[in-house]
Amino acid sequence: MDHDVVLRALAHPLRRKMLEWLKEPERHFSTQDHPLEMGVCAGQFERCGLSQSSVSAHLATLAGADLVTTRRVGQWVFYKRNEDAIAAFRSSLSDL
Amino acid sequence: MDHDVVLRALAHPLRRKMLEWLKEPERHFSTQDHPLEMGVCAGQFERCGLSQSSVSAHLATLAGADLVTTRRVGQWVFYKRNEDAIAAFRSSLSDL
DNA sequence: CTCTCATATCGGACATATCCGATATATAGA
DNA sequence: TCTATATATCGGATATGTCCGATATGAGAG
Repeated sequence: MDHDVVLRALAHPLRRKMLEWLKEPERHFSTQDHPLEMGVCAGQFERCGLSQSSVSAHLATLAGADLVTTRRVGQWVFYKRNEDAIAAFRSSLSDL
Repeated sequence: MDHDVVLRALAHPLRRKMLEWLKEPERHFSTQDHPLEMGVCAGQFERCGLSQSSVSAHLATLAGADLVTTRRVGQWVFYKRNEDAIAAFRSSLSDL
């Protein structure tokens, strides 16, 4: 777990929002026509108003920090929070 | 407490190092000729190899995020960890 | 007031981050 | 194959971050 990468990933309000949305997919992504158990597909995040390419880059940053996991199913890529990594990061902040 | 400001402040390895050093002043700043109870004076941080102006800017970033407190005594400015703010930030990460 | 020392701020160079539209890649289906 | 859809990557514009040396500010000593 690379502290620097994680903290830089969190140092952007939208990326934190994305993580927050992923805590309650049924609340924030009810419009998705795939079952939410698979995760939330990338396109769903374009609601934030940014372009598709920007959204993709933000998701890549979160994935690069291991804060989310990705799973490709067909033409879609589904994102889920990586609760283990998030918990590990949180506990690593004990010695901040 | 502004999450964004705090996370951006932490998103630099040197600033995290500075906070870490301040956890054990007697261990890392034994060369200081002022009593460490007052805090660690800014000049002590130039050991990191950066210029005086860069060090000052990093300390200002930490202070701006309320992660450290400052206290001017004479010509010196002493820095201490703001344990309350740090704890508040840590606990706020519960809902990350 | 002047000199000195500690710290802060300024201006500019350079690196990184953020955003977009355009294009590439991957997969599915006709 | 050819086409359509979802996502990723590229190239470029602009913003922010980081660093430095130079200069300004603040405070004590003479």
